[in-house]
Amino acid sequence: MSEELSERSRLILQAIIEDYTTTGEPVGSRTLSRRTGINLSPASVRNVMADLEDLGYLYSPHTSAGRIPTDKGYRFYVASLLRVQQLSHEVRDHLRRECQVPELDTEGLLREAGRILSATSNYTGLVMVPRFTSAVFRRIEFVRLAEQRVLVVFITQTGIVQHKLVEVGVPLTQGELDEVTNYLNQEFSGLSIQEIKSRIADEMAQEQALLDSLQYRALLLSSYVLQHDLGGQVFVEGASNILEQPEFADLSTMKRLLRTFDQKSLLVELLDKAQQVEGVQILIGSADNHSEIEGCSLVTSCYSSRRGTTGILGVIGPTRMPYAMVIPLVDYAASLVSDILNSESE
Amino acid sequence: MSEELSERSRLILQAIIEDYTTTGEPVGSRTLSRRTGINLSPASVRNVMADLEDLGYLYSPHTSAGRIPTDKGYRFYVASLLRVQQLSHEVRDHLRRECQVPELDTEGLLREAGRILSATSNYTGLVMVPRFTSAVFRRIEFVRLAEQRVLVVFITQTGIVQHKLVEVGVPLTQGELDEVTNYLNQEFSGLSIQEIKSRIADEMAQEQALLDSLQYRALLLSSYVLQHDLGGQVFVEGASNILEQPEFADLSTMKRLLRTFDQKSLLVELLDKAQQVEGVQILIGSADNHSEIEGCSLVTSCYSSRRGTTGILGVIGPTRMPYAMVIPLVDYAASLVSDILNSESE
DNA sequence: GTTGGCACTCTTCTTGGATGAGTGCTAATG
DNA sequence: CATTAGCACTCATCCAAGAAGAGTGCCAAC
Repeated sequence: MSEELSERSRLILQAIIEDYTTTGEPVGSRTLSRRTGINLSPASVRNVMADLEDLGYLYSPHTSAGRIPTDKGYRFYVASLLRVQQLSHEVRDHLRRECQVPELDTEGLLREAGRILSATSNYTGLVMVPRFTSAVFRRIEFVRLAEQRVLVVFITQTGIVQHKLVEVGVPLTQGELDEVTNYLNQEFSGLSIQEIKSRIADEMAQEQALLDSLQYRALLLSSYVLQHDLGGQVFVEGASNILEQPEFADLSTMKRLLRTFDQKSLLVELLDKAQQVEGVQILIGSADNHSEIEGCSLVTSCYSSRRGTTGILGVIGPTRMPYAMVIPLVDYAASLVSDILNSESE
Repeated sequence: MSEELSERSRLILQAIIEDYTTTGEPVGSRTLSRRTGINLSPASVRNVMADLEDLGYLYSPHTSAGRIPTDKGYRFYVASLLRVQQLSHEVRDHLRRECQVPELDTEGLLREAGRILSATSNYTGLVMVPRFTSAVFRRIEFVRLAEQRVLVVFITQTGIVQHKLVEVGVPLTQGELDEVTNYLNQEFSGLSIQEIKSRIADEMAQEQALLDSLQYRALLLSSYVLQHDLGGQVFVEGASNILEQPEFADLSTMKRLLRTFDQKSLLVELLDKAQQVEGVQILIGSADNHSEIEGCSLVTSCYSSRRGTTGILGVIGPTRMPYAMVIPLVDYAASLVSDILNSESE
């Protein structure tokens, strides 16, 4: 099967996808042949369409309907046919202004970015908080809640605050915890979590002699805290937008999607996978067997601070999506967030 | 208009509501007269139903359909007819076990409570984080992110962590911030936010002479932080559950509801209002002109820690709701959360 | 006061035909 | 040999009309 498409086939595939993207209706040969840029009779168009269908780029929902692009068709389109538009300066400025609210802390910024993605695209915005393994440590704080329960508050260089409850084996006073706090902040501030982990392992080996020492306790506590990967929450903004999509009009599809948004675990999985790629990443259809998001596509891009902390944000919507608009939007949003993260913390 | 209903009317209204609650279909006179407990012919039942309709407790969607309770009907039912069931011991134990995960911090506990409410009721769970005005202060922390940007982390006695970015007028070093931190923690720990606010006002008046002193700076910063009411976020769990409700089957209703859940501001308003009442509070229909949640009811109850911090949790679902089940569920969930909050912190 | 009977209303479901969009195939055309 | 006009065929969609069924309101009888 030669995957080399003739110039004409490419032209027609592109036309079909662009038409379908705007109308949402199956595209017929008649409509296409009327289109400027294609000077062929409906019959000729039909021939090409039949070929494209054989190759798996198109399908028709039933005999007397037009053609609809398949996931494969979309993938080919995005990879080879799509011309990404530039975001206009007005839009860029507008987005920038919306993000640069000085009162917004990092979490607020990420949420806001999600809202903007959702509002601008009319789809659903997704933002994943950076995983802590990729983060740089700024400050830690231990607060004693009950005799053996300690609240650990953890702040990264980019200003993300996470907390966690720890059940400690020994009763500890707040005074002791304060000492631990000071020790850790002096010792580790500015290091990446990775570095800290290995430092802890080293030092614990050394300190083993003085099992009761402050340091040893501090190390024990922090190694305990760090063994669980914090971060990785996902903000879903504008979930209700997907209800506007005609392709999701039927109830069971809608339920499936919203349930997926509610649970978030699948989203985390997908985003984690997408995060391994640089630049804008486009996942079309349920490439693997993620039947939950059948009919959906995911356009994502990583954002990062200078120090290597990276998270990911993007848009999820129907596969029939104006990629030419959405891709630069996501791209710009990611760079915007990166910029602001870098300018905020020093 | 005599609002005193005869025994028979009450019986029939109750029967209609209970029937309608389980089936979701308009209830006809035939169905009712067959019901055990009502030994009347359909014709007699019809007479009573006509009376109840005149009084505004029922209405019929069209001539040849049965009757459906109005909001007023439901309110009367809940106020005068409803017998609340007890939650079985198994359910109670089950819920308690789900909440008592030792690793769960306070925020996690609240989220989990929402999830449980949603999963058990099959509606949507709502939990509002206690407003800080009702909270007791445990600890504050200032972290310098950039020259004039300070991240304030705020921890309440119940273990709720909130943070906020503050733009300070003067450049401050982390060392200075640490001093401020220590001062505030020593000075204010254990006081309620209300008390702190008035203390700050007092002390600032005294310190005014030494505008540059550490204390003055600390007070200035903290008064700035406290002027915005933190807390009050709402967790919405199981939003997709409302899609299962046949009364919300039509698309526009669904959109309206999910959009309301997305925005949350209306929910905050409603919950804030409900929080002023003790015990289980039941809001049926859009009592006021909240058309966004038309057809919905809200069953809420406050939870609180011993120290007076109070938040609110509950369930939102269609007005056609088995109140006899939902009310004790919400009630128990609130007391469960209160218990755990009290047992966790000392 | 209660009940059976009955005419009436209104929704819902089904059926069947008309319409129209779009296809695939074939034969004619440049 | 690619292109195109023509044509038979297939389906989905729409609409109207009729049948079925549920439930009501009212009246007269018990």
